[in-house]
Amino acid sequence: MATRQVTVKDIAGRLRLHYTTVSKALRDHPDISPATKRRVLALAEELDYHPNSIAKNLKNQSTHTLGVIVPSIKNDFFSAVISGIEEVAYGREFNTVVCQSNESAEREAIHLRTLISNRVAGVLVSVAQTTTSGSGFRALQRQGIPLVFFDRVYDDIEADHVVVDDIGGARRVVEHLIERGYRTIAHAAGPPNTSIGRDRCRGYLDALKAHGLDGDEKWIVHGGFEEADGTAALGAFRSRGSMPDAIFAVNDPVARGIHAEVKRNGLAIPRDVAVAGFGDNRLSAYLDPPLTTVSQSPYEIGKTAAAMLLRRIDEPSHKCLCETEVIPTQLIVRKST
Amino acid sequence: MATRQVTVKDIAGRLRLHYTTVSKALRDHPDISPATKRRVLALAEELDYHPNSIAKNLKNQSTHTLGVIVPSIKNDFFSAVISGIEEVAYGREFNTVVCQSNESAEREAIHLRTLISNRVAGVLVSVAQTTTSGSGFRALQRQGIPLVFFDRVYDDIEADHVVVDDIGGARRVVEHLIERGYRTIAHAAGPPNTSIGRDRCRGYLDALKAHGLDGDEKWIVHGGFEEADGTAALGAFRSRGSMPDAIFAVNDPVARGIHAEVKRNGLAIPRDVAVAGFGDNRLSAYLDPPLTTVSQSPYEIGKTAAAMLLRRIDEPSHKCLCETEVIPTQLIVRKST
DNA sequence: CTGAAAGCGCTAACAG
DNA sequence: CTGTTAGCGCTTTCAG
Repeated sequence: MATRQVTVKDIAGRLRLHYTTVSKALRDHPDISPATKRRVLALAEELDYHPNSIAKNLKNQSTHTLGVIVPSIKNDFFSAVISGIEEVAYGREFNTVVCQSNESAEREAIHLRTLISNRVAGVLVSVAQTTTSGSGFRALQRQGIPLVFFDRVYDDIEADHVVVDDIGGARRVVEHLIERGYRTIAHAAGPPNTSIGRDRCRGYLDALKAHGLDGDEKWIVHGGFEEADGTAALGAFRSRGSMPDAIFAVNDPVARGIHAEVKRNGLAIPRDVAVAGFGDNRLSAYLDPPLTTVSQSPYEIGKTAAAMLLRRIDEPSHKCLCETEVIPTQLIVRKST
Repeated sequence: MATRQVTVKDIAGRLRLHYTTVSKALRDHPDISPATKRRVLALAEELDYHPNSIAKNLKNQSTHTLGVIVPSIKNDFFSAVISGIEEVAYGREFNTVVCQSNESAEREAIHLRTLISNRVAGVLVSVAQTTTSGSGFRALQRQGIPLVFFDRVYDDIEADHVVVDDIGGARRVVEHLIERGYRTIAHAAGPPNTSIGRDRCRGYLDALKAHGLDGDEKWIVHGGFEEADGTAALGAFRSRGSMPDAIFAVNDPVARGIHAEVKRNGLAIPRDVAVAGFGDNRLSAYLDPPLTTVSQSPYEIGKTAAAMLLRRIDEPSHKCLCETEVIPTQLIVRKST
C-alpha cells in the first residue's frame, strides 16, 4: 500500500535517463525527441505516475487554485454562484476550494489565513454577517493575492465587486407593492453592517419617497437573514400597534418566516398582509401562496466574479482600478402580493 | 504588491539567527528559549509572515486536506453531508476541498486525478450516476490514499462505506402505503447501476412480497434522479394502461416530478394516486399536498464518513477490513399518501 | 537532444 | 539552546 509514490526519478532510473529529461518529456518540452517522450510516457503510465503538484507549485511559486468563501453552501443562491465559479475555473484549468464561514467572522478569518498559507492564486468572498473588520482581507491583499467580493461586499476594502442591483431590485418590488395599492409598507431589514442590508433598505426608502409615501422608522425592523428573523420581525410589527398592509423582507428566508407567522396568526396573504422577498429561492415558488420576489442570477454572478478574478490573476499589473459589475435583477410577481 | 512573500529566512536575517531556529521558534519547539520565541513571533507578526503550507506539505510528505466529490452541491442532501464532513474535519484541523462531478464520470475522474496530484490525505466520494468504471478509485488506493464512499457506493471497490438504510427505508415507506390500503403500488426506480437505485427497488419488492402482493414488472420504471425522470415515469405508467394507486419514487426530485405531473393531469393526490419519495428534501414539505418521504440524516452521514476517513488516515496500518456504517432512516408521513 | 546544478520554503537529524 | 546539513519533487538555466 504505502509503497512510496512514483517520482520522475523512478522512471528516469528505469530508463537510464536523467530525471530532468523525464520531467521535460512529461511536459512535452520541445527539447526532447519524440522517441524518448513515447518511452517516458509509456513507463509513466505503467508505473502509475502522478505528478506531485505540491512540488510543482512550490517550484513555480504559484498554484492553479481559487479560494471561495461563502457563508453557507446549503443555500440555493450560494451553491448556484459556486457552480458558476467552478464552471469558469474548470475551463481555465483552475481548481476551486470552497470554504464555509457559517456567518462567523472568526471562521472566515481562519479560512482566509489557510488560503494565504496555501498560496491560492485568488480569492472570492461573500462576507459573513458578523464580519466587522477588514484585516483578513487586507492581509490577503498584502500578499498580492487578488480578491473579488460578490454579493456581500466589505466596503472599506478596495477590491473588485460583483453585486446584484440591490437598490434597483428593492425599489422595483416596493414600487410593485405601491402599484398594487398597498400603502403602509413595512420592511424587515437585514443587518445594517451588510451591504445588501443597507442597499435593499435604501431601495425600499427610495421607492416610498418617489411615490410620496414617507418612510416611517416605525415600519423598519432590523434583523438577520434567517427565517427566525422573519418571525421576530412580524412580532415587532404587531407590538407596534397596527399591522402594515404589506411587508418587504430583505431576503426570501426572512419572507418565509413572515409568511408562516402571518398564517399562524390567522391572517390571509395577500388579503390582510402582502409579503414579498428578495432572492428567488427555490422554495419560494412552492409556498402557498407562492412568494413574490426578486431574482438575481446567481450562476451569472459566479461566472462574472470568477472571470474578473482570473483577469486580475492574468494581469497583476493593473493597480487597483477596482471595478464593480452590477448584475441586473428581475421582479418575479407571484400570488403573495 | 508583489513584494516577494516573507519567509523564515527574512525574519532570521533581521534577527541575526539561523532560519532553522526561526522555524522551530514558530512551531513552539522546546529547544528554543522563550526570549527568542517572543522576538521571532513579534517580528513574524510585524513582517506579516504567513507560513507556506506548500513547502511544509512537500517536506512532510503529507497534507491536512480531505477531498470530497459529490454529484452536485446544490442539493440539500449533499450540502448537508458536506457540512457534517467539514465540521469533523475542522475540529481536527483538516481542510476540505469540495469538487462537483455534475454526475459526469469524466469530471469525477479528473477530480480524482487532481486530488491525487495534490496528495490529499483522504477522499470521500458519492459516486456519479454515469460512473461505470472503478479505475479512478483504484488509482487512488494504489497511491495509498484512503477512500470512503458515502450514500452512492461503487461496489467493485473495497473501501469503507457510509450508507443509509436504503432497503429498510424503502420497505418502510412501501409498507406504510400498504397499511394505508393502497394495493397497486408502482415504483419510479433509479438507474440500476447505482447502489441506491438497486437497494430502494429491493426494499420496494421486499415489502410487496412480505404482504403477499406480487411485484409486477410492469409497475417498475427505471430512470434517473431528476424531476424530469418523474414526469417521464408517470408518462410510462399511463401508457401501460391503467394507473397505479400509489407511486413510490426513488427520491424526492423524482417524486416531485410525478407530483406535478399528476396534478397537471387533473388527478388528486392522494385520492387518485398517492405519491411518496425518499430523501426528505427541504422542498418536499412545502408541496401541496406535502410529500410523504424518508429522512436520511445527511449531517450524520457526513460526520460519520469523515470520522471513518480520519481513522484510516490516523492508522494506515489496517489492511482493508472494510467497514460499512448504516445510518438509520426515518419515515416522514405527510399528506401525499 | 540530454545532462548537471541550483533552488523553491520548510523540517528533521545531528553537531556544536 | 542555536547552527549545520541535507533533502522533499519538481523546474529552470546553462553546459555538454
